[in-house]
Amino acid sequence: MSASMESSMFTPHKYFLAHISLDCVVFGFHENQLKVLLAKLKGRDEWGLPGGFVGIQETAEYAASRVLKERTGLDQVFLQQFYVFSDPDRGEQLKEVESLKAISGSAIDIEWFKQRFISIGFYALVEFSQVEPTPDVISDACQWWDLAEVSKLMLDHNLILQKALETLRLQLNYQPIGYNLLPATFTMPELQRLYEAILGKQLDRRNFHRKITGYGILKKLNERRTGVAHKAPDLYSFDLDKYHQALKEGLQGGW
Amino acid sequence: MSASMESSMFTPHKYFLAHISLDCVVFGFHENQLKVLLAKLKGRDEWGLPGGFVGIQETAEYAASRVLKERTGLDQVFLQQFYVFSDPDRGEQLKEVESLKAISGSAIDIEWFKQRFISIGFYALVEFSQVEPTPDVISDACQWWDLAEVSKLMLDHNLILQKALETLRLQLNYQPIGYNLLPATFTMPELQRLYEAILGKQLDRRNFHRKITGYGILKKLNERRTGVAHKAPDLYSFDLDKYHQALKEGLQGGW
DNA sequence: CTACATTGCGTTACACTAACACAATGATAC
DNA sequence: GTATCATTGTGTTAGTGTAACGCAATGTAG
Repeated sequence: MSASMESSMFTPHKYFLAHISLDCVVFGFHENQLKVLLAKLKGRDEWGLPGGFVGIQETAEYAASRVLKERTGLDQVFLQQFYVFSDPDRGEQLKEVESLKAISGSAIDIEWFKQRFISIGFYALVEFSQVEPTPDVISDACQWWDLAEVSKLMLDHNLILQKALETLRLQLNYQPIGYNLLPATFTMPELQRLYEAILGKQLDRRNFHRKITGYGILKKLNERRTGVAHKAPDLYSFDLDKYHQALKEGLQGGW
Repeated sequence: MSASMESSMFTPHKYFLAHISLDCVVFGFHENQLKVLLAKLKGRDEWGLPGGFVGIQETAEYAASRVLKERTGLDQVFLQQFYVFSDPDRGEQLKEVESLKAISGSAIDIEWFKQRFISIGFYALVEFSQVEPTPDVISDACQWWDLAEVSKLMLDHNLILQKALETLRLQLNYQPIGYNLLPATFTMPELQRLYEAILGKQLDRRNFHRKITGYGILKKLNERRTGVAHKAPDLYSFDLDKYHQALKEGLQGGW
């Protein structure tokens, strides 16, 4: 829903494939917490995942990256589809006339939202500090939420979020998850907190250090993080070549 | 495409969601080889995956199980969606008028096949001996293929098959793959051949035995397989409770 | 009844994991 | 300036799991 489309009545059926939508679970990491980007639809109390539709000549992946560009300002976002949500009743709430009134002023074809949608779930990993959360024309808010503080979301979005998190855990040894969630340089404790947040359990500091350095995917920089309390920790960055090489076979061993 | 719909001109758009299709990669295991079920469309030389469309009140999963019931005769098939294929050009071949002529006699609305489809990929695990491969109204053959002997398939079906196989490998420790591909009772060498076929590499016989029994998911029966050459191997069956219990955490350790 | 490929069980060296110890560091409090 | 103290970097050890191999038992084929 780019700016050029807002000038006249917007007719989604001319631009998007019917029945197909996508929802993005955008993960960030900040202050040792996993965050997720949520938006609030106009006229509704519940929050929901940023979503959109697939253009008639787009791949689903391209559509998702387009949506994320609009919501985050980011261009090259790490994206993975993880599940298709196709319960025929998953859109019931949305069809209620009441809940659509608020967006009718947006010059959006309400009929479009009444059809049945099968939604492709994507998860995205972004560097928290690079994101500028931006609402779209049918939302009046868009912001980060602490994963632990997310309550009832619209439609089946809690389910989608849960499934995304499960996928993230399972793919931790197969996808460059650390690389995409952390800034270019980071400390060992920060990397460990990220792993702990994703896995939902504590890890032994010393064993974590040995194991992660054993993969040979990190470069230790000749720098420390100063200005922070206590002993200054070493700074690291990922060795991208070796990281991707190692991920092909999967990082060995469980957490 | 049940029998009742064949009596008059079949109008898919009244029964199925537009733009959405599904393709099933049906795996079987026979004579120590992984097999895949393929169908040949009328009037085309290439083979392809069994597929179908999603009814206007069906989940994608239900639609896939309906398709599989028709192709295999089986009712309760183990099914997992694994990827969505949404390249806007993935259906180009199919739109050629020539390739649609042959099925036009089937009283099927050719226009239906000219639209763009986003396809949901499912993989299915079935017990080879229980399957009765059955062509549908637009196919003139349906049969098992040895995985190694599959050549160029229609559309992007080679890609779908490859992605299914990758998924199968990654999920070997998280899904009841052995249980669904093997008959109720089996020998240790048979189970090992299955693992080897999926992983694409040889495993040490003795270490495999120790590891797989160590999970506690097998029940050793008081029976041996006789009539076959050489020493009679013990028969096993899965302990379903313990199998599912162990899969929740994932079978530990790599192959 | 002998040969032999295959099965079942065992052994050993090595790598990895879990659990814990200890000294070094650097901002903070006084 | 200096003592405090949470935190970091590195090390140790016992236990567990893995890889690579040995050997006797078995059941069909010849």
